Amino acid sequence: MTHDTRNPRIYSRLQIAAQLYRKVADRQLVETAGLTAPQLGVLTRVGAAKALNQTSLARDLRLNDSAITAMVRRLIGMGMLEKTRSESDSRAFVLKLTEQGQTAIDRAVSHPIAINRRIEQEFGAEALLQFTEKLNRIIALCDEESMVEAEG
Amino acid sequence: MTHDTRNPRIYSRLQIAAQLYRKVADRQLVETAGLTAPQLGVLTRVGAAKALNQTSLARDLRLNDSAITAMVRRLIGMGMLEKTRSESDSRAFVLKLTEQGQTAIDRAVSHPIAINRRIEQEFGAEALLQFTEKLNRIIALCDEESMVEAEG
DNA sequence: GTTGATTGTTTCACTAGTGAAGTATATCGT
DNA sequence: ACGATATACTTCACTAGTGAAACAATCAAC
Repeated sequence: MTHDTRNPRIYSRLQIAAQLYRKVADRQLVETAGLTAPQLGVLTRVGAAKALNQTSLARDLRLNDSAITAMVRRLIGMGMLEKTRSESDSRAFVLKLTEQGQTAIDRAVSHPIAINRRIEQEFGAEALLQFTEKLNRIIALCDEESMVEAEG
Repeated sequence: MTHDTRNPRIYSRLQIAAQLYRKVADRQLVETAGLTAPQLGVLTRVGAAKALNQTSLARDLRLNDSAITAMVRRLIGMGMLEKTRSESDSRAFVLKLTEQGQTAIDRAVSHPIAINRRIEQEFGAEALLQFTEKLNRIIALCDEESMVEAEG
């Protein structure tokens, strides 16, 4: 019976964990800050940078340019973000938080989400570190694998 | 500087790892079996069960019913799956693989994907087990958290 | 044996991502 | 100064998921 349950296990567990975590985090974040987790991710990066364009944001978050286009459109629609042409490069935009965007971040920061606290607690600092280390290894392996495909 | 980088780390690393892993797995699977990873997941479950309806499939895969509706529609469109009314319960459908669906699975099984082999190798059996254990813990914590929300 | 709840499925409107193709602006090399 | 190339961004068509609302068939209770 060693035949079937090889790697599907890790792949599918990873997908399920990621999806579920996001679902719960979304619900709790929407409650406290009026934002989903990916949206908060974007706003946080924008808030942390002095002047950010969409391409850098995409690289930061390891997303597609077109994912950013859509995300930014939504966040602007929600009144959380502003977008003005860059003065130094008129292809690019400069992203900035609106006041509403800033207060949403503030709410999220001052109101840490239950699921995060819970995972922190249960894992403990060391295990958490070890775990993210392994996630990073997976990310690195996927990157290598992409390289191989692209070239070889 | 200990303030900001608390849990975002684990959350976002998990999302990135899951997304990337899926992207690479999809590319390799499409190459060898003409299927994406989620599609193979569905076919595999259907193939393993004697008679499966969509609701059970949804529970198996921990997905929404409506996600299954869409998945099944796509797979039927691809000629991989068949759907007939259950004789015992005329609300339900019975899902079955077509020949094409079976051969797609066979190709996937006989052609293990590079990214999976790679992760297996790098991690080793023990670390792999430990890692999926932690994923399971996260899943369990998210489930508990959902319960709390629903009731409390 | 109706009546009411539960179950199986679908539809709809949404978020979030990919990839390919297109447009506009910048930047280089000569 | 020009043409080729690269960069910033958008659009489109797609997969994959959520959640809420609907509908039909089944099941329990009375």
